[in-house]
Amino acid sequence: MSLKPQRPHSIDELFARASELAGQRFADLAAAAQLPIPNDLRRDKGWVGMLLEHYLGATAGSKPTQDFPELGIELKTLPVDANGKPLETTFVCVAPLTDLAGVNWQTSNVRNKLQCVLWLPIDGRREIPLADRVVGSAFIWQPSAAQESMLQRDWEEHMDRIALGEVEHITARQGVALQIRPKAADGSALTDAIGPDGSIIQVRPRGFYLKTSFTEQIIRQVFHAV
DNA sequence: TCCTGATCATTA
DNA sequence: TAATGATCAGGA
Repeated sequence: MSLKPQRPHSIDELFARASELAGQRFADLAAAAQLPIPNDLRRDKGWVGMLLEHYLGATAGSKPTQDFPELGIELKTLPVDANGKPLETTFVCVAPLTDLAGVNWQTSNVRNKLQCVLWLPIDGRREIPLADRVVGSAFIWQPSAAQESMLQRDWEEHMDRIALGEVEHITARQGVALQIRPKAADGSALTDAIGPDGSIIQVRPRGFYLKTSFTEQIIRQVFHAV
């Protein structure tokens, strides 16, 4: 384990480094990084993701790009239960609500981020103290043709509604693999969106999320069991 | 019990 | 405000 992580220069190097994390306790990783470990994640929801990003040398910051642009790879932690089933949906990116002219699936942020993902399953069981939870086995995934068309269908359906000014009628129930839900600091956060009559309205910002049923299929496909 | 809608921390 | 990292928690 490197105490002073550097940016990986190849996918192999990144994958090897991620694989070394398997079985390691969050307490040990936090100690080596000299980071305080919270009692739970209620006030530190992104703590595990940030910790592992640190170890793998991902670029800090809030740019809407892949975590490793030069490798074309996005890093995602995936909290799972004792059976390896995902416990949470997976945030992908913010959903554009205005200026949709020329926006299409091929150039979308969703497709870009999901083209190649380094998944890092993590123990997400709340009944286990955070310090005692461990990292799982990393794997690299690229959507199959079937998975991508599923994502594309969902994405186009969501974007059609947004373009038609129906953003406020979008529910998390819509979409087979990809859903849209609020994504904000709190209820006071507002952003521009297209209204029913085509004018600009203020709404809660939205994000694209992968449903747990979809990430569960990915896990099954890789580990051949659940 | 599960899942949707709400929320938390941080940086720029 | 908007982007990143996500999980919480109560109602269906």
